[in-house]
Amino acid sequence: MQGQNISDIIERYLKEILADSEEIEIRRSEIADQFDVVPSQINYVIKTRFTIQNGYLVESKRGGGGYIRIEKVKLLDDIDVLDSLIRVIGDSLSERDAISILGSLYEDAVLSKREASILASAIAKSSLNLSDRNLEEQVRAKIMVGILNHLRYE
Amino acid sequence: MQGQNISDIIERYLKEILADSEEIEIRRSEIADQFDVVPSQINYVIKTRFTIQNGYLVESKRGGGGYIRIEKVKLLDDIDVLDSLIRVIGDSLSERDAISILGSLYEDAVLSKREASILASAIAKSSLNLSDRNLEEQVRAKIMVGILNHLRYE
DNA sequence: TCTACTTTGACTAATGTTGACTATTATTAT
DNA sequence: ATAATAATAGTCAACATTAGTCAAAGTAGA
Repeated sequence: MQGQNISDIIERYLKEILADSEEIEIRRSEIADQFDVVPSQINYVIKTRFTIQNGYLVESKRGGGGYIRIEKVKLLDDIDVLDSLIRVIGDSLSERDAISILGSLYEDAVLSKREASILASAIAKSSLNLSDRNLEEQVRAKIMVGILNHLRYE
Repeated sequence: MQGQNISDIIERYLKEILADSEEIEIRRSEIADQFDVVPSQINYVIKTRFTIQNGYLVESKRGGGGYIRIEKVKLLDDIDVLDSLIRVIGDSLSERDAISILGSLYEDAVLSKREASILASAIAKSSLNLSDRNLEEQVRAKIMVGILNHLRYE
């Protein structure tokens, strides 16, 4: 018996459209009006039901002609590996560990050699160049988690 | 379904012309008349969509016979272009500008679509997730310069 | 009752549009 | 030549139009 509250109903509505098309582009206020809720409820629905873990990418733009676009993406098989890497990284990552992760992603054919080397330059100590060591490792962890999350889908 | 606002439409119009020729020379008031907007809107379109980050150089002249000339350039082919890009980045880079740069590198065939999108997720606001906005943009600038330098010497 | 989930709205942020005013260059009149 | 005028483009700030964030209040199920 799920689907009683308005968030579930909006979710179902959007997912029905996404069953037929790869993506959907909405105007937040229109959907809010349509279901008679405040606009920020649409953000709530998206944040709780259209996550990358569920295979959805969301982009938006503010201002005149603004929109929210939800895209359905194909999740890949290596997700368990990615999840455990994300867990291991936590909130701090040294350059050495980062390079070893990139290396194993290459070994596993998740990344090409070139992709791994470009990413290595992106998270190198010499690029980040932050005076605070802890901060540097925190930032590197976040970048790496962002990359791993991206690798979940095609 | 993208491009509902008039700025996007003018952008698309100009870029269609630039797809065929290296550069385009316009009279500001003519384009403004053509799309029924005030002349300064053309400046807005140029300032937000024809930047060096997007791979365009713009020159203009006022007075009788005045014009605005937009030229398409490749970011990594010309050391002067790369230098001015790096100068414009300075020590702070917004996500929007970063995505523009990655998009330009893709158009120039320096990066594959996949490489560009992985890098986009590495420097995304949602990945970096730093509470301090200035710090976030500083970090992004450093990462991007690191990437550009790597690609230059590759 | 307790807890997690949902709903709401005030405030914030990003982007786009407009027009008054300014700056520059070319042309015309003196 | 020089000065006035015309013909361009540039800047900036006010206003308009969207979406995002956050936390308080409400609700439903164990």
